[in-house]
Order: sequence, then C-alpha cells, then structure tokens
Amino acid sequence: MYDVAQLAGVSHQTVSRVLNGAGGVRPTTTERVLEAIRELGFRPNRAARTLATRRSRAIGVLAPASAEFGPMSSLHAIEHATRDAGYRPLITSAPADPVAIRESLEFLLDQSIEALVVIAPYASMLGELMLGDELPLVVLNTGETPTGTAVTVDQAAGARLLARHLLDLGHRRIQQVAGPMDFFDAVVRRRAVDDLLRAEGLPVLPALSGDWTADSGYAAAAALDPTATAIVCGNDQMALGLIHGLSDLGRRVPAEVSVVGFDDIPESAHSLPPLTTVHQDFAEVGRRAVALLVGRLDGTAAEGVDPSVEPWLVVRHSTAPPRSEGAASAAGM
Amino acid sequence: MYDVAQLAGVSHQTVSRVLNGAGGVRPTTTERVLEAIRELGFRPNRAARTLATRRSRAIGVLAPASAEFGPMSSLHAIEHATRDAGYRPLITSAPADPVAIRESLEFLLDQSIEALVVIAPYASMLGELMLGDELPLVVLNTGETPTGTAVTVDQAAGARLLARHLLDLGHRRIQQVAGPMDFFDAVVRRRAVDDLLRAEGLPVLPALSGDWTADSGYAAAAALDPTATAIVCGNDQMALGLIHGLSDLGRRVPAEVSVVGFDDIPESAHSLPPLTTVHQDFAEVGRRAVALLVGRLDGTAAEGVDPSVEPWLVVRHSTAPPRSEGAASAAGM
DNA sequence: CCGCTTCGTCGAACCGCTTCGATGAAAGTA
DNA sequence: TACTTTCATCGAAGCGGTTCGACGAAGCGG
Repeated sequence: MYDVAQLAGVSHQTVSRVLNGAGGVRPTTTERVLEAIRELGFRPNRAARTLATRRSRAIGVLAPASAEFGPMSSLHAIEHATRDAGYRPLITSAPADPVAIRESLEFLLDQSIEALVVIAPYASMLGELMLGDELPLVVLNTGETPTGTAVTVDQAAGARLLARHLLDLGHRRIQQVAGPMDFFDAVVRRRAVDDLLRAEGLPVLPALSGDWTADSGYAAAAALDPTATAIVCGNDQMALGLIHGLSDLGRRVPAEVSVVGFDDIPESAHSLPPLTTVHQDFAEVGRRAVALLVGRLDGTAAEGVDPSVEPWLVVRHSTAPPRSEGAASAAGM
Repeated sequence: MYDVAQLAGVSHQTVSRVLNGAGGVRPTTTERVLEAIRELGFRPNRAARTLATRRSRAIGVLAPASAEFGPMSSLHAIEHATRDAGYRPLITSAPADPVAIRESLEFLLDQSIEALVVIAPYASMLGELMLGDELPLVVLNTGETPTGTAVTVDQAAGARLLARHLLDLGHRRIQQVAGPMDFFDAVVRRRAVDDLLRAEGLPVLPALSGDWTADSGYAAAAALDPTATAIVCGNDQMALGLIHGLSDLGRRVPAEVSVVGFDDIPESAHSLPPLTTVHQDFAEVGRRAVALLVGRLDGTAAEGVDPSVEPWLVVRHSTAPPRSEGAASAAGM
C-alpha cells in the first residue's frame, strides 16, 4: 500500500480513501492512485482491514452435510446474495450430529462472523444454536423459531395443496410416509395433511416415517396400509423410492396407488411415472434470508422482506383417481 | 488477550505461547492461562493472527453452482478435510460463465488464500485458472491438467467397465448420449467408449450430446439411432431422462434397449428400472485433493497420495442382452 | 559455594490498513 | 488584497495478535 502511495505520489491514507470510496479525493489523484494499483497488482489485505475496522464482514452459513438438491440450491443462492451485498460468506456443513454442529459453529464463531444463516433444520441443531449472543440469526425451513428469524417456504400450504389435489381426485384413504420427526419440515408437512384430513372427516391412517432417502421410501412400500389409495411422501426422494418399492411389489402407480412427493427435484420430472409434487423455490428462500440479515447489519430497512415463500403444485402422472370410482362419489364421509 | 494475561498473572506473550502450543511454558502456568481463557470466553482474533503471521491458512474452493450430487459430495469432503488439516476452507461457487468464474477467483484471491482446489472442470474454467502465480492448485475430475495437479476418478476406466458390460451382454450396436463436450469428464468418458468399440471392430454410432440434465436425456430419446440396442449416457441424470423418453416413445428398458449411466447418484438405485451405472467415490477424490495440497503447504510428504481413484461397476436392471439373442453369438465381428 | 546454562517470562517492534486531528492550498467573500 | 471556508492530503496512533532479544531465576558441575 505504501508502494502504491509512493508510486502515485500521495500518502497511504489517500490510497485508503480511494479504496474505500470515501470522498475527499480529487478525481485526478484518484485516477493516479488507481493506475498505480493496477500497475503494482496491489490487493488490499483483508485481514488488516478486518483488524482495523473491527468488522469482519463475514456471514456464517451452516449447511447440512448432504448433497440434496434443496439445501444445496439454497446454499448457492445464499453464497451469491452474500457476496453481492458486499459480505463474505463462510460456508460450513455438518451432519445431524450435535458434536459436529457445535464444531462447525465454533469454527464460524472463531472467524468472528457478524451474522449466521442456518440451513439445516434438525431440531437437534437448533438446540446448539443457543448462542444467546447478539449474533443476528436466520434459520431456513423451520416451522417455529426458538431464536432468530425464520425464512421458509410455507410447508403447510404446500402439504395442503397436495392433500387437496388427492381429495379432488376422489381419494379418501390417504397415508403418509413422512420425513424424520426431528426435522421441522417433516413435522409441519405431516401435521398439515393430518389436519386437513381430519377437517374433512376422513380417516388419518398411521403415518410411516422415513429418513428422506429413496432407500427409506423403498422400504416403506412393504409397510403401507393395503387399503390406502394415495400416499403422501415427505419428499421426492422417498416418493421415488416408494414407487420403486410398489413396483417390486407388483402394485402399479398411479393405476392402483397414487403417490406424491415434495420439493420437485429435477429428477422428479423424469421418473416413471413422472412425479406429482410441490415445487418450492429454494433459492428464493436463501436470498430472502440474506436480505433480512444484511438489512439488519447495514441498518437498511429490510422490513419489506416476506419471510414466507409460497410453493406451488406440480401435477404430473403419479396421481390418478382411485380404482373404485364409486368411492369418489361417497365423499364427505 | 491482555485481559487473559492479567487474569492469569502472566504477560500476553505467554498467553500467545500457550495458544500456539509453542513450548517453554510451565504446566502450572499453562493451566492457569487456560483457566483464564475459559473464564473470559476469550477467542483469539483470526484477523490479527493472519496479519501477524502473514499466513491466512485459508484454502479456496471453487465449485460449480449446481446442486448435483457429485460435485456437492466432493465439496463436503473437501471442506471437512481442510478443517481437519487445520486450514479454513473458503468456498465459492460459479456457473460456467467465465465472468462469474473470474469473479469468484478474484474473491478468493482477495482473501489471500494459500492454495486452491477447483471442482468445476469446465474447459472454460481452466482457461481462467491461468494464475501463473505460485499458488498451489489441484483440479478435480479433469482429464488433462494444463496447470496444477489433478485428482480424479479414472473416468476412462469407468467408461470401459460400462462398455465391456454391454459387450459381454451381447450388444454390438452401442450409442452414446455424452455430456457437453466442454467438460473434461464428458470428453474422456466418450472417447474411452469409442476407443474400446473401435478396438473390438464394432461400429461407432454418432454420439448425441446432452447438458448433464435429465431434461436433455429425455430429449435425446427421440434422436437415438433406432438400430442401437444399448445406450451409454454421460451421467445418471441423463440416463434417467432417457429412460423416461424411451418409455414415452413406447420402447421398453431393458427389454428393447439397454441404458447405462455414470455416477451412481442415490436416485439411480430406485429408478424404474434401477439403473446400471458406474459408482465413483466423490468424497475420496475431494479428500485426496486436500491431502495433496496440505502436503505441499506443510511440507509433509504427500507423495503417497494416488491422484487416481478407481470407480466400479454397479449392475442393476436397466441392462439386458439385446433382443435378438442370435446377434450375440456372432461376436467378434 | 560460584559461575554458567537452561527455562520461563517480559518489553517492544511490527503485520497492513483505518481513522482522527492537523495542516497547507485553493476557493469564496468583503 | 486580506481573511475566512472548504477541500485535499498528511502524521500518527491504534486494531489484536506474533516474535525476537533480553533478563531474572532455578538447575548444574567442579
């Protein structure tokens, strides 16, 4: 920096001004400084700046250590939104293990992050998040937020869309293959369907539970209630696995059983049959989370940010009216 | 830090020694310092340390801005390996766009990273990587490396496994739906199959080309050579899409056409039919990349690291002998 | 019992940048 | 032209650690 100053014939403070866009520098001088910077290939030292300003401009991101489509989509959106806002994203991932989560958190805290966004909504994770500090926090895809703000796709609305679709088709015996109950998403989705069913006076068949993987969906096929005509899965992967499992069991989808997923991962459009599901905009959720955080950090009013993103139904070919059309007309009971 | 020193009744330099594990501190003193640190909840300031040591201990990671299983798996492995080695991973992602790549690179360089690992092997990306500097670089999944070291799954071997499997089944007319030709992976896989076919004296049908997505695989179904009895896809997603496309066209897999993918993404085990593919250990590739880099950085001998990871064949149900069994016995010609 | 080595601790300089108060030059006012 | 304002630039003091040379206190052999 001193070299730059010398080459430009000014003092290093002036160079600093130019770098930070602080006014009070004559245009000709600015130009000279910029030229010197270019010539020397000078890069300001981030660490020194952080030290001097006592502002790290770093935003921590805690993501799940999975390669799933949803979280990863949000992750990329968060990363870019953060950089666009002039902050540096510090990305960390951790499996559901509390120790690993704690470790990731410590790592982030060590980098003196100014805010934190968490993508992995294990209930267990939130437990670790009790960092009472004054660290702005946004959690993605969480029903309730014990601390910090939540930005989320309206999971309940999505689940209702699915259930309603099935009801409209004439299904009356609907069973769920929910995600793991220590995930908020799974709980909210499941409850929304149950509530709707109950409100319609329909039976709530005992839900099965998977772990989000296609494998667990496959396994669920054998445990299904044989009288159920439609299955609501906690996510697309499980739905895909379930369809495979049903197929192995000789039950055809959607002719004999309808299956719906949740998420609309890219593969779902090409499964056999293509999957009816709910599409959620993972990237948008990520962007809003960052907008919220940056707003708080910069004092910019971020009040305009709606923390709830609306999902929409994507009807493909894994759903059809139940076999015995007669049952459909016996609606309401 | 001064507070800690005062509480422990020593000077800040001694605290520094304790923190860095540099010897020359009496055990009792060490204990006292540790206690003070705990009591004060003291966290050393990363920026100050970086500034003073002139070592950022940061390793940049440039990943593709996609949510695909492979790259993301490698990414998580890299992240953890980096942290385990005592470095801080700085993760960045960029789409295939050269400007975005350049931007990500600049971002990383600004953080004064000590090394770089690149996961996105677009040919175009490597062009941007000409940072002649003395920045240790490892590139994942690249056939040739113009600069830096490459760690990669042996794509050619994997492709050969697939082709051999098809040949053993009796297929003689094999067509490819390759990935985009500006991806090294795609080129290497395609060439390996072509070469093997040629070596066997079999016809090399003109290859189709997709963009890695299931959508492009679906589209390819209509453009297939009708005489081909087996299709080698550049990755699993395209294979899945292709199967869907074939199904829509009324062609059954594997009864009429065999289809194989590459990658073994989790969904592939549950497609209908379950996909025959090549499994590659993405995480291992990531780990080795980091091992290589850290070895170079720390001066530790990392010579023991084999930059080539062996893939293996996973035979499921998307492949079968060609329809006319007769052709199979006419092997060799 | 004494001089010397070794160990544990301290003082101070420095890493590269920001920032505040001060100063000189240019511009505005009477 | 003399004087006040405003603008551009400079000097210097940190930010929170690391690190090197120095120094007092034990531990050692003779």
